[in-house]
Amino acid sequence: MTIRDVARAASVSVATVSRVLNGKEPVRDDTRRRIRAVVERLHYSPHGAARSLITRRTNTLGVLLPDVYGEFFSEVIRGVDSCARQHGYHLLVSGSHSDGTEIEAVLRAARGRVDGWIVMSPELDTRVLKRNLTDGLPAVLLNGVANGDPFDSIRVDNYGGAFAMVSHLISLGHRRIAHLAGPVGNRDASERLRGYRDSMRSVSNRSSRELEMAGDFREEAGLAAGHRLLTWKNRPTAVFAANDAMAIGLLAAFQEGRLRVPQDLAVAGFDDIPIARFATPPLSTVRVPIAELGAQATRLLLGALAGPKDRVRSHETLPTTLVLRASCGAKLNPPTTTRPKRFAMN
Amino acid sequence: MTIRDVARAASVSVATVSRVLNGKEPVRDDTRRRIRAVVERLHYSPHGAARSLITRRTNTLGVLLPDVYGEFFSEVIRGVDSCARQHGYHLLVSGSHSDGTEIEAVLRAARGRVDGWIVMSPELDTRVLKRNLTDGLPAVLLNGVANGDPFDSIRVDNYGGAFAMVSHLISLGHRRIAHLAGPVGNRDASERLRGYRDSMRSVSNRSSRELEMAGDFREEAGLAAGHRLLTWKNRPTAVFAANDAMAIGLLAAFQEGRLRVPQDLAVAGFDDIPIARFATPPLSTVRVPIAELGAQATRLLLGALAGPKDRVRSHETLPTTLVLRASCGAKLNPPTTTRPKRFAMN
DNA sequence: AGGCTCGATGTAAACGATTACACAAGCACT
DNA sequence: AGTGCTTGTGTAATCGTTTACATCGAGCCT
Repeated sequence: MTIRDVARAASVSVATVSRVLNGKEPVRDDTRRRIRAVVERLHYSPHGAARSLITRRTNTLGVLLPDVYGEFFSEVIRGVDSCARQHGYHLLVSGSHSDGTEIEAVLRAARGRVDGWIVMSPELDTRVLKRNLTDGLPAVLLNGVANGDPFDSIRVDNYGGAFAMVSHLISLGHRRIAHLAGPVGNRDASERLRGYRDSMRSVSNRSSRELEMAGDFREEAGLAAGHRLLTWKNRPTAVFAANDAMAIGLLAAFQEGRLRVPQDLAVAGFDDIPIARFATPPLSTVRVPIAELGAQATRLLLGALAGPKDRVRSHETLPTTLVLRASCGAKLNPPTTTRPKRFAMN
Repeated sequence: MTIRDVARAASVSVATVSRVLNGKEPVRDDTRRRIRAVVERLHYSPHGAARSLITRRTNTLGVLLPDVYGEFFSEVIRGVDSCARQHGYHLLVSGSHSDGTEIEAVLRAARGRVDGWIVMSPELDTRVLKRNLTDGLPAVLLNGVANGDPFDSIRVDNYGGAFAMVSHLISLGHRRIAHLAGPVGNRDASERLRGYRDSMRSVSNRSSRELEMAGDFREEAGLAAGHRLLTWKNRPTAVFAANDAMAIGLLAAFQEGRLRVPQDLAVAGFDDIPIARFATPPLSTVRVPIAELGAQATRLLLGALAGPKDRVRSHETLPTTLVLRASCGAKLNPPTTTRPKRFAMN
């Protein structure tokens, strides 16, 4: 079932069929209708690979994730997916990579299969990325690259959000505030850590290092950290986790340990994943527009595909919003949005 | 940068380069090494579309989801992704469809882009599916099709799991057990409902219909149902939600309403999404091997791709496991696995 | 030596679309 | 009538691979 079969059935040439399929002028109205009818009758649909080969476009975007785990990533994919489909693009998704070599393999194997990449890999070196981007494919980086790099990028105001949350805890009277950090080497995590430190420093000269705990963004890390916290002699009055998954792990540990949240210990997270408001108690957190992050990255990439090759790279930073629920013990104020210093939205 | 460039640089013909690239005999060892070196030096990687066009294989599997929302779907994708990559396949993911027409469009637009489909669309009519599967592409259905259909399928023992959970609640002494149902028309949901009803009937002749509440698998539905429950004059002593997301919504509502779980009201869910064990209190639920479900579907599809076209369809049903945590108030027993009557694993 | 087989390599025809270019017919204008 | 322009359609080259088939030595057997 090829375009040739359609042409024969409609008694025209393949060129005319192709023109109709792609909505191109000039074709007489009745010819157009006749061909449309045949296409419908034969259930014909053009062969993607053949089309890509000649047009050098695949209408597919590649999405590279460190792992597909937890609500954060599914939200990102959701944002990317809906925006991509709106513009007639497919999605080639690749997650759960064991190591860097595998990522390289995936990037290269996709030559002739994608028009561009959305890359979310906080640990990925940009040189590795550039080296494996065949044919100068455009790429948009999600959270994790410096401005000097030759890629569009979009990120979240991690620093501002963390700073605002810790400052809020301080304004509630907390002074011993622990931080459950994300994985070392992860840029989001280190920015959040920086926000925590700066906010702590603003109220006391003493180093807060002994209040920092190691984590890895997973619930288990929160649970483990919570258990450790229960044994501390001089317990903090609040814990700020670098993401919601770990905060939820903390809540589970404190529940086990019969510690009341927020009365005995306040808890706050980061991301505002959909489940956060259903935690017990509902989790105070820093809202990241996760799906919007994915959608915006997609828009950026589509722009890069449409525009000239040498246009300037854009680096956007999305604002975060403080979301106060019961877990931090605040009176429930209207949410306040923090904006990064240099912020440009479209 | 084509195979021709490589051939020229290595002073051989394109045929030989192709043979080396695909590991085919016969090629002399030194020629092979020489070509490998050139490929490496030029950073060459074959063009996917060109390759697909001639080989009629894309090395890509399509994944069709009703929506990419929540942990359930991200887990499914995780299972599919890891299994697919292990076998050298890419993934074309498509979720969040507004209506049936859009699904049809996606299926047809993917001609020449995928070798087969993994379809998870409990509402999708199989005739629609068959009509849009061009070139007789194989498809594996996840949860949602009768055995007569001309597709491989894999599902979960929804009925057995629900029956076991409700029976367990009954064994704990509960008699008024409410059920928060999933969306009408969803096959998983209706099987779970059936399990609930049959188990209830086993202990009393009275209809349990007045204890059934409408839901849609989302957290919000659980929250709303929980609020409604708080106002009932003759409150049930336990609630069995058709999935974990809604159960978590219930927990949030009861927390707000100062109802203690499980003392005042026991709660149980279905799925055992990763976050379930971190709920407060940890959620008793029916474990579904979600990632395994995706992986198994992938294996089935890969088998269909390898085997002859007319082989018999396989219909697998994965067992579920009762997972007892604090939310249902049981003594924490070792988990017991329920198997469907006719169960064939591999 | 001649004929055979076998292993290594090259040549060229696919695959199924798009599109530059050629062509034909119709029309207006000189 | 001849010229030029517009409109609709067809022919054939092209994209970058794979692979059937042809070719060409070298080694072996008789």
